[in-house]
Amino acid sequence: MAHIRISRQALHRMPGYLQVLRCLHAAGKEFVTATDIAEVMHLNKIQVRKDIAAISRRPGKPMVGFSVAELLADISEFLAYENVKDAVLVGAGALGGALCRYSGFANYGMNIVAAFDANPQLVGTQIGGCKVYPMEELGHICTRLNIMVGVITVPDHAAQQVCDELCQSGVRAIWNFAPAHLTVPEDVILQNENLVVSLTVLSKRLAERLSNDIV
Amino acid sequence: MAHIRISRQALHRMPGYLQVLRCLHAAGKEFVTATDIAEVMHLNKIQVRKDIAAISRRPGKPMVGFSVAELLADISEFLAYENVKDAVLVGAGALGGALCRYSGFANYGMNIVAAFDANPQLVGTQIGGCKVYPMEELGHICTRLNIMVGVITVPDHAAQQVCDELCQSGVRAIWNFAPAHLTVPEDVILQNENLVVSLTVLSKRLAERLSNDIV
DNA sequence: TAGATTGTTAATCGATTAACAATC
DNA sequence: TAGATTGTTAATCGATTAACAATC
Repeated sequence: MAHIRISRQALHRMPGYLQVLRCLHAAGKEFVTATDIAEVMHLNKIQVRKDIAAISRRPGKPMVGFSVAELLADISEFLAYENVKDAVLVGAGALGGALCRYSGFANYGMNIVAAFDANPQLVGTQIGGCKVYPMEELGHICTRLNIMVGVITVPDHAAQQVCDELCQSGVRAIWNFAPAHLTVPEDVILQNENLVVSLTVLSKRLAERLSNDIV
Repeated sequence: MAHIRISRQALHRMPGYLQVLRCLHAAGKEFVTATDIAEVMHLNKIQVRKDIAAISRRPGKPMVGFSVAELLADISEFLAYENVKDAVLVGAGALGGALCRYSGFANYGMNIVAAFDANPQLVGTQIGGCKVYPMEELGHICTRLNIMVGVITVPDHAAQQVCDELCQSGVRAIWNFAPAHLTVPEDVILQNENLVVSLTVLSKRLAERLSNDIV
């Protein structure tokens, strides 16, 4: 399959396609058209067609569509979820705890194997499948387990320091939930997840809608 | 201020500007240039200049930049966080619980006032500032409190039904954390928050990076 | 066959980046 | 003054949508 290039936005749509295909597969559907998928996901059908064309290895059949099972396999292979990477999480608070408890990430290429926290009360406890370790052990555990991914769920004022420690411990990618603008070395991938951005968009759209109602 | 039109992507950057400006303000900085902000956020400086020009009410001064306090006020006003809306949350599991416990959303226009869950063991408990109610009370509580926003943190198979119930209860916007493609009436805003999308992007970027290492 | 559906090329749309005159 | 910075217009880039021949 080598290196297929798709747009950033197309990549963002892929997990959605996968989810729809899994539903159809579970429901016993054998074939699906781009139009069907577009309807379920509220997308433009030409866009779906083009996205699928970019990553599918076997062409669809006119009048029939795509084999659900084959398309499922093609997208899965493209997204390479099979190579599950072990990850550590720093900050075992409410959000961090929820992520530790959620086992579903393993289906998407990530497995949280240990948590760290500065709070001595949390150290030694078990959250979901993760034991909570003191911060001092971060470096040696990451090195020993050859950890590739670090998840940051600490308050924003502590985020950069935690980030630095993770990078020094050999982590190659960081999933950051703190609303802070982190700086990482060139060879480390930084993926920000900011709930506030999403909430802001919602809030703004709602405000516009409500002000239109009055008029 | 009326209706300023900015691009979808520019809106996504706004909470970041706000966060940086709050930091600078707390640090006692009086003025800031677009270039400064761009550096902290790892953005193009022309882009920052244009974004600011779109929403700021007072022009910046050449050679000086913008007043931190004034720019802060302009962005806050644009994002209209002041009109905090009460929200309910359905699904008081690990993620739902974390959202209930997080009080910071009030700074971003939303306040979760009640939680609902189908699990009788959770009903009656208190999570963060929220009491957990049985699903049967959803309609009458939403109506009574004139709730505008519903947060969905239930498993995906239950999401559409919960969504329907929220819409019937008069909610005008839905913040959906379930990895499902919901259908809402035309007059309801749907904002999806899908952690799996973010994780997929991270996983894909990391996989590419690692395969390059080998070569 | 007729017509829905595919894959692909061309046209449109939107967002980013570059260029530059105006300003302090 | 000289030069950094602003606001804005023009050029580039990328993504979406439209158009259409090929197919079953």
